[in-house]
Amino acid sequence: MKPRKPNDLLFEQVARVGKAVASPKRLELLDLLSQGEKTVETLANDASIDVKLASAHLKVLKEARLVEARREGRFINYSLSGSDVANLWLNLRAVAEKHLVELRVALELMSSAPERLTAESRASLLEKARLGEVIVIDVRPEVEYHAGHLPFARSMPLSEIERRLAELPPGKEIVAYCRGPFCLMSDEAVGLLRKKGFRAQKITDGVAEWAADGLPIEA
Amino acid sequence: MKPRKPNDLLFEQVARVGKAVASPKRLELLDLLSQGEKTVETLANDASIDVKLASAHLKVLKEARLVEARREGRFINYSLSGSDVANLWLNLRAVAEKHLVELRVALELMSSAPERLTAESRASLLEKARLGEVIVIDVRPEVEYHAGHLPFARSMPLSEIERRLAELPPGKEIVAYCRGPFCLMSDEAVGLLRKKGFRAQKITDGVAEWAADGLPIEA
DNA sequence: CCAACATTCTAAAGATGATTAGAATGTAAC
DNA sequence: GTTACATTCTAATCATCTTTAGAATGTTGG
Repeated sequence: MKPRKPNDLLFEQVARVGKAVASPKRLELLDLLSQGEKTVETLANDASIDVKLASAHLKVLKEARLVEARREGRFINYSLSGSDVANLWLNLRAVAEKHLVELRVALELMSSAPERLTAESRASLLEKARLGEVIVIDVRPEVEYHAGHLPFARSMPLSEIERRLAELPPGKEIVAYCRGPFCLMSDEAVGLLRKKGFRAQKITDGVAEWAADGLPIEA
Repeated sequence: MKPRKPNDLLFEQVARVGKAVASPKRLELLDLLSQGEKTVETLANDASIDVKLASAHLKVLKEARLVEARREGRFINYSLSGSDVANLWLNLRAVAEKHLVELRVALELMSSAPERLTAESRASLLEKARLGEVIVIDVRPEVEYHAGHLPFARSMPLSEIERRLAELPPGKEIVAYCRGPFCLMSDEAVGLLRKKGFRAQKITDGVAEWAADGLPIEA
């Protein structure tokens, strides 16, 4: 029952990576891990799954060498094995988005602001942020902000926005971002800010999309 | 039993693509299809599997929208849905090769000439081929050559080399290529040519690797 | 050393995937 | 229309993956 063709072995090895990305839960874990390293419990909470199940999926990802485990006291921190893994996730997502109508439809239904940034608009946003013409806020949990964030962005986690509205200059355009196009936190933030009378917008980029475009990430 | 988290839907759609690339046989089919469109029978032969099984795998790939079927008389021709699909395959392979030692070991055991081309050496090979300093031969079946080949390459299918040795200038360096790093035809060609007294070398690039680097493909 | 806790391992259930053989479909050539 | 042929569909079997619960592991802080 061993493979007969000599190069069967090779395809089997690549299929290890393929199998690792064949589960929606594991893709969600990869998406979360591209925000920075996280413990099993954090990952389980963020993905709304049982810790045991998260652990099992992480084991599969670890066996495919897509993630690495690092013990820190009682906790184990998982992280992506490299930026190429984050890019593989982006690549997979891009292919799915290009060819699967269902995904595009679901994305449009889900997000209030479906506009994506092109390379130029990324650069121009960066420039406007640098000049202070817009306020860029990172609405992810603060740990993720500290693991890496867009240049000139300030941390304003979704759960704290209502308490911290005073920090935002009233007239200025506010641009919110979160974990990427599959994350809804920036939509919620924009909805909340607009209700409070701010001019707010979202971008679908997260740090992974930003970095994959060659733009800088601050830590 | 419906998905509770709103973005579960999104990850599930991307996982459709993930599942499609989770099988070694399907990866081999994608590799073959990145050489150009092929019929089910050709694919089955090239991958050394039963036609019915090839058809079943192609169905999965088609449902994930990675390949397209085009009827032509009694035959059905399958092709990749786009160059992004070929690039996804290259991306997956690159991630596997970077992180899985087993794959690197298997590749080294398998190939006599494990050297890969960097961007510069690709350009310099192109230049040498243009100047006629080296003879580049495409040892794949002729149909694949006609579907697209490296610039300045001439078709010399592995099965015909022995009969057509007279076409090759004796003193000159010969560079053979085939379907890519997982294909052994260029290794065989080099072994054969050297035995006949030629100076022969292989490159691991195929047309997909060449094109992904932004270099031109002739058809 | 003991208790608390994060994580993994084991075992078992159901769900899904791979593979094969035989029947069915649809097109082309006569 | 009938025949030949490439491909797909159906059904059945076996293997693998997913998920859950309970037991086990390993580390920290007393």
